[in-house]
Amino acid sequence: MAPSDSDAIFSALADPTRRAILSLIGEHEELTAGEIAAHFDSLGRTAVSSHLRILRLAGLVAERRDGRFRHYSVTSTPADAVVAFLTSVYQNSLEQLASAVQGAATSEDMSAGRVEERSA
Amino acid sequence: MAPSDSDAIFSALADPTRRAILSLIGEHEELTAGEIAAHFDSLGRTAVSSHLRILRLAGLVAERRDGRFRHYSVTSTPADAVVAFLTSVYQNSLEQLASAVQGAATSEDMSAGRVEERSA
DNA sequence: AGCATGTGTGCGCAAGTATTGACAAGCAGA
DNA sequence: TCTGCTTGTCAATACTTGCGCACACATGCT
Repeated sequence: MAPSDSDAIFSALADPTRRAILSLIGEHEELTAGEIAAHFDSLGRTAVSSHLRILRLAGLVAERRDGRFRHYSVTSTPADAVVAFLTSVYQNSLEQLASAVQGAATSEDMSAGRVEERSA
Repeated sequence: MAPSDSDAIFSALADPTRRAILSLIGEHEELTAGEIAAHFDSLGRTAVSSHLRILRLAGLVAERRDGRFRHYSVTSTPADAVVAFLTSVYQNSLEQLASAVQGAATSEDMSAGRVEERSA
Protein backbone atom coordinates (compact mmCIF):
# COMPACT_ATOMS: atom_id res chain seq x y z
CA MET A 1 0.00 0.00 0.00
CA ALA A 2 2.98 2.26 0.38
CA PRO A 3 1.45 4.05 3.37
CA SER A 4 3.42 7.17 2.65
CA ASP A 5 6.97 8.15 2.19
CA SER A 6 8.71 8.27 5.52
CA ASP A 7 10.69 11.16 4.11
CA ALA A 8 7.55 13.24 3.65
CA ILE A 9 6.28 12.25 7.07
CA PHE A 10 9.39 13.25 8.97
CA SER A 11 9.72 16.43 6.95
CA ALA A 12 6.15 17.32 7.77
CA LEU A 13 6.71 16.57 11.43
CA ALA A 14 9.81 18.75 11.50
CA ASP A 15 7.85 21.98 11.65
CA PRO A 16 6.53 22.81 15.14
CA THR A 17 3.53 24.61 13.68
CA ARG A 18 2.52 21.49 11.80
CA ARG A 19 2.92 19.40 14.93
CA ALA A 20 0.73 21.87 16.77
CA ILE A 21 -1.86 21.66 14.01
CA LEU A 22 -1.73 17.89 14.20
CA SER A 23 -2.18 17.94 17.96
CA LEU A 24 -5.00 20.43 17.60
CA ILE A 25 -6.85 18.23 15.15
CA GLY A 26 -6.15 15.21 17.30
CA GLU A 27 -7.89 16.82 20.24
CA HIS A 28 -11.08 17.08 18.19
CA GLU A 29 -12.68 14.75 15.75
CA GLU A 30 -12.64 17.09 12.83
CA LEU A 31 -11.70 20.69 12.28
CA THR A 32 -12.16 23.03 9.36
CA ALA A 33 -9.24 24.98 7.97
CA GLY A 34 -10.77 28.16 9.33
CA GLU A 35 -11.07 26.77 12.83
CA ILE A 36 -7.46 25.68 12.68
CA ALA A 37 -6.33 29.05 11.41
CA ALA A 38 -8.29 30.75 14.19
CA HIS A 39 -6.02 29.08 16.73
CA PHE A 40 -2.93 30.72 15.30
CA ASP A 41 -3.26 34.44 15.52
CA SER A 42 0.21 34.98 14.18
CA LEU A 43 -0.51 33.00 11.07
CA GLY A 44 -2.51 33.81 8.00
CA ARG A 45 -4.97 31.51 6.29
CA THR A 46 -2.53 30.98 3.45
CA ALA A 47 0.16 29.67 5.75
CA VAL A 48 -2.24 27.28 7.48
CA SER A 49 -3.51 26.09 4.14
CA SER A 50 0.03 25.46 3.00
CA HIS A 51 0.77 23.45 6.12
CA LEU A 52 -2.40 21.45 5.66
CA ARG A 53 -1.39 20.72 2.10
CA ILE A 54 1.95 19.34 3.26
CA LEU A 55 0.27 17.29 5.95
CA ARG A 56 -2.19 15.96 3.42
CA LEU A 57 0.49 15.01 0.92
CA ALA A 58 2.36 13.22 3.68
CA GLY A 59 -0.77 11.26 4.48
CA LEU A 60 -0.96 12.61 8.01
CA VAL A 61 -4.40 14.18 7.65
CA ALA A 62 -7.48 13.39 5.62
CA GLU A 63 -9.68 15.98 3.94
CA ARG A 64 -13.45 15.83 3.75
CA ARG A 65 -15.17 18.43 1.60
CA ASP A 66 -18.51 19.62 2.81
CA GLY A 67 -19.90 22.51 0.85
CA ARG A 68 -17.36 25.26 0.93
CA PHE A 69 -15.78 23.85 4.10
CA ARG A 70 -12.99 21.35 4.31
CA HIS A 71 -12.88 19.22 7.42
CA TYR A 72 -9.53 17.77 8.40
CA SER A 73 -8.92 14.73 10.55
CA VAL A 74 -5.83 12.78 11.53
CA THR A 75 -5.01 9.43 9.96
CA SER A 76 -3.52 6.49 11.80
CA THR A 77 -1.25 5.21 9.04
CA PRO A 78 1.76 7.45 9.70
CA ALA A 79 2.45 5.70 12.97
CA ASP A 80 3.65 2.73 10.98
CA ALA A 81 6.50 4.63 9.36
CA VAL A 82 7.55 6.21 12.63
CA VAL A 83 7.47 2.90 14.44
CA ALA A 84 9.36 1.26 11.60
CA PHE A 85 12.15 3.74 11.96
CA LEU A 86 12.20 3.56 15.72
CA THR A 87 12.46 -0.21 15.62
CA SER A 88 15.37 0.00 13.20
CA VAL A 89 17.32 2.24 15.54
CA TYR A 90 16.25 1.43 19.06
CA GLN A 91 16.06 -2.32 18.83
CA ASN A 92 17.89 -2.55 22.11
CA SER A 93 15.60 -0.32 24.13
CA LEU A 94 12.43 -1.27 22.34
CA GLU A 95 10.83 -2.73 25.40
CA GLN A 96 11.16 0.61 27.09
CA LEU A 97 9.41 2.25 24.16
CA ALA A 98 6.72 -0.38 24.20
CA SER A 99 6.09 0.10 27.89
CA ALA A 100 5.96 3.86 27.43
CA VAL A 101 3.36 3.54 24.70
CA GLN A 102 1.48 0.94 26.66
CA GLY A 103 1.35 3.16 29.70
CA ALA A 104 0.20 6.10 27.67
CA ALA A 105 -2.47 4.03 25.98
CA THR A 106 -3.89 2.63 29.19
CA SER A 107 -4.03 5.94 31.05
CA GLU A 108 -5.78 7.66 28.25
CA ASP A 109 -7.36 10.22 30.55
CA MET A 110 -4.03 11.63 31.55
CA SER A 111 -4.82 14.84 29.72
CA ALA A 112 -5.82 16.29 26.43
CA GLY A 113 -2.34 15.49 25.26
CA ARG A 114 -0.49 18.70 25.24
CA VAL A 115 2.96 18.60 23.83
CA GLU A 116 5.31 20.62 25.92
CA GLU A 117 6.29 23.18 23.34
CA ARG A 118 4.11 25.86 21.88
CA SER A 119 6.64 27.71 19.78
CA ALA A 120 4.13 28.62 17.09
CA MET B 1 15.16 16.71 33.04
CA ALA B 2 14.10 18.00 29.64
CA PRO B 3 16.92 15.99 28.13
CA SER B 4 16.27 17.34 24.71
CA ASP B 5 13.87 19.62 22.97
CA SER B 6 11.34 17.77 20.89
CA ASP B 7 11.86 20.49 18.33
CA ALA B 8 15.52 19.60 17.97
CA ILE B 9 14.67 15.91 17.82
CA PHE B 10 12.14 16.21 15.02
CA SER B 11 14.34 18.63 13.14
CA ALA B 12 17.24 16.20 13.39
CA LEU B 13 15.02 13.35 12.23
CA ALA B 14 13.82 15.36 9.27
CA ASP B 15 16.99 14.79 7.26
CA PRO B 16 17.12 11.37 5.58
CA THR B 17 20.90 11.28 5.83
CA ARG B 18 20.68 11.72 9.58
CA ARG B 19 18.11 8.96 9.83
CA ALA B 20 20.42 6.72 7.82
CA ILE B 21 23.29 7.61 10.15
CA LEU B 22 21.11 6.81 13.12
CA SER B 23 20.07 3.48 11.65
CA LEU B 24 23.67 2.71 10.81
CA ILE B 25 24.82 3.36 14.35
CA GLY B 26 21.86 1.42 15.68
CA GLU B 27 22.97 -1.66 13.77
CA HIS B 28 26.28 -1.65 15.60
CA GLU B 29 27.18 -0.93 19.16
CA GLU B 30 29.48 1.94 18.45
CA LEU B 31 30.92 3.54 15.35
CA THR B 32 33.58 6.14 14.84
CA ALA B 33 32.92 9.21 12.76
CA GLY B 34 35.27 7.88 10.11
CA GLU B 35 33.47 4.56 9.88
CA ILE B 36 30.19 6.40 9.49
CA ALA B 37 31.60 8.68 6.82
CA ALA B 38 32.97 5.64 4.98
CA HIS B 39 29.41 4.43 4.44
CA PHE B 40 28.48 7.56 2.51
CA ASP B 41 30.64 7.87 -0.56
CA SER B 42 28.80 10.96 -1.70
CA LEU B 43 29.47 12.77 1.54
CA GLY B 44 32.59 14.34 2.93
CA ARG B 45 33.85 14.02 6.46
CA THR B 46 32.79 17.55 7.30
CA ALA B 47 29.22 16.91 6.30
CA VAL B 48 29.04 13.79 8.44
CA SER B 49 30.62 15.64 11.30
CA SER B 50 28.02 18.36 10.98
CA HIS B 51 25.22 15.83 11.04
CA LEU B 52 26.70 14.14 14.07
CA ARG B 53 26.89 17.48 15.81
CA ILE B 54 23.18 18.05 15.22
CA LEU B 55 22.34 14.55 16.39
CA ARG B 56 24.47 15.08 19.47
CA LEU B 57 22.85 18.42 20.32
CA ALA B 58 19.44 16.80 19.93
CA GLY B 59 20.49 14.11 22.39
CA LEU B 60 20.03 11.35 19.85
CA VAL B 61 23.60 10.09 19.97
CA ALA B 62 26.29 9.97 22.63
CA GLU B 63 29.96 10.63 22.02
CA ARG B 64 32.82 8.77 23.65
CA ARG B 65 36.31 10.11 23.03
CA ASP B 66 39.02 7.53 22.80
CA GLY B 67 42.36 8.89 21.76
CA ARG B 68 41.89 10.67 18.48
CA PHE B 69 38.75 8.67 17.74
CA ARG B 70 35.19 9.55 18.66
CA HIS B 71 32.82 6.66 19.08
CA TYR B 72 29.15 7.38 18.59
CA SER B 73 26.24 5.37 19.97
CA VAL B 74 22.49 5.87 20.02
CA THR B 75 20.69 6.99 23.14
CA SER B 76 17.31 5.76 24.26
CA THR B 77 15.93 8.99 25.67
CA PRO B 78 14.57 10.52 22.45
CA ALA B 79 11.88 7.90 22.22
CA ASP B 80 10.13 9.66 25.06
CA ALA B 81 9.60 12.85 23.09
CA VAL B 82 8.42 11.00 20.02
CA VAL B 83 6.02 8.90 22.03
CA ALA B 84 4.78 11.97 23.86
CA PHE B 85 3.85 13.56 20.58
CA LEU B 86 2.31 10.43 19.15
CA THR B 87 0.16 10.01 22.23
CA SER B 88 -1.04 13.59 21.96
CA VAL B 89 -2.21 13.07 18.39
CA TYR B 90 -3.15 9.46 18.02
CA GLN B 91 -4.91 8.91 21.30
CA ASN B 92 -7.65 7.13 19.43
CA SER B 93 -5.47 4.63 17.64
CA LEU B 94 -2.91 4.30 20.38
CA GLU B 95 -3.61 0.66 20.96
CA GLN B 96 -2.72 -0.02 17.38
CA LEU B 97 0.57 1.78 17.86
CA ALA B 98 1.22 -0.09 21.07
CA SER B 99 0.59 -3.43 19.43
CA ALA B 100 2.86 -2.50 16.55
CA VAL B 101 5.68 -1.63 18.88
CA GLN B 102 5.01 -4.66 20.98
CA GLY B 103 5.15 -6.92 17.96
CA ALA B 104 8.37 -5.34 16.79
CA ALA B 105 9.88 -5.68 20.23
CA THR B 106 9.06 -9.35 20.62
CA SER B 107 10.29 -10.41 17.19
CA GLU B 108 13.58 -8.64 17.64
CA ASP B 109 15.44 -10.91 15.24
CA MET B 110 13.30 -9.85 12.33
CA SER B 111 16.28 -8.18 10.66
CA ALA B 112 18.92 -5.57 11.06
CA GLY B 113 16.17 -3.00 10.69
CA ARG B 114 16.59 -1.30 7.40
CA VAL B 115 14.43 1.65 6.72
CA GLU B 116 13.04 1.52 3.26
CA GLU B 117 14.53 4.67 1.85
CA ARG B 118 18.09 5.34 0.92
CA SER B 119 17.90 8.77 -0.60
CA ALA B 120 21.26 9.87 0.76
C1' DA C 1 -24.64 40.23 -6.83
C1' DG C 2 -22.29 40.02 -2.42
C1' DC C 3 -19.80 37.66 0.93
C1' DA C 4 -17.28 33.77 3.14
C1' DT C 5 -14.13 29.76 2.73
C1' DG C 6 -9.99 27.89 1.08
C1' DT C 7 -6.33 27.31 -2.05
C1' DG C 8 -2.73 28.45 -5.92
C1' DT C 9 1.08 31.80 -7.28
C1' DG C 10 5.02 34.90 -7.05
C1' DC C 11 8.23 37.37 -4.16
C1' DG C 12 11.42 38.30 -0.25
C1' DC C 13 13.67 36.51 3.62
C1' DA C 14 15.61 33.15 6.69
C1' DA C 15 17.53 28.60 7.69
C1' DG C 16 19.95 24.47 6.44
C1' DT C 17 23.36 21.77 3.67
C1' DA C 18 27.80 20.44 1.26
C1' DT C 19 32.28 21.98 -0.08
C1' DT C 20 36.96 23.91 0.39
C1' DG C 21 40.66 25.20 3.28
C1' DA C 22 42.68 25.35 7.65
C1' DC C 23 43.35 24.07 12.46
C1' DA C 24 43.52 21.30 17.15
C1' DA C 25 44.41 16.67 18.96
C1' DG C 26 46.81 12.35 19.00
C1' DC C 27 49.46 8.19 17.47
C1' DA C 28 53.75 6.08 15.17
C1' DG C 29 58.55 5.84 13.70
C1' DA C 30 63.41 7.28 13.41
C1' DT D 1 62.00 14.97 20.61
C1' DC D 2 60.46 16.06 16.36
C1' DT D 3 58.58 15.14 12.05
C1' DG D 4 54.83 13.05 9.43
C1' DC D 5 50.31 11.11 9.09
C1' DT D 6 45.46 10.25 10.61
C1' DT D 7 41.19 11.71 12.84
C1' DG D 8 37.76 15.03 13.46
C1' DT D 9 36.06 19.55 13.86
C1' DC D 10 35.79 24.69 12.94
C1' DA D 11 35.30 28.79 9.70
C1' DA D 12 33.74 30.90 5.57
C1' DT D 13 31.47 30.47 1.22
C1' DA D 14 27.85 29.30 -2.39
C1' DC D 15 23.68 26.70 -3.18
C1' DT D 16 19.27 24.95 -2.20
C1' DT D 17 15.14 24.60 0.37
C1' DG D 18 11.36 26.17 3.08
C1' DC D 19 8.38 29.58 5.43
C1' DG D 20 5.22 33.54 5.53
C1' DC D 21 2.90 37.27 3.21
C1' DA D 22 0.08 39.84 -0.30
C1' DC D 23 -2.68 39.18 -4.21
C1' DA D 24 -5.67 36.83 -7.04
C1' DC D 25 -8.71 32.97 -8.25
C1' DA D 26 -12.13 29.05 -7.74
C1' DT D 27 -15.93 27.46 -5.09
C1' DG D 28 -20.25 27.77 -2.66
C1' DC D 29 -23.81 29.75 0.54
C1' DT D 30 -27.57 33.48 1.09
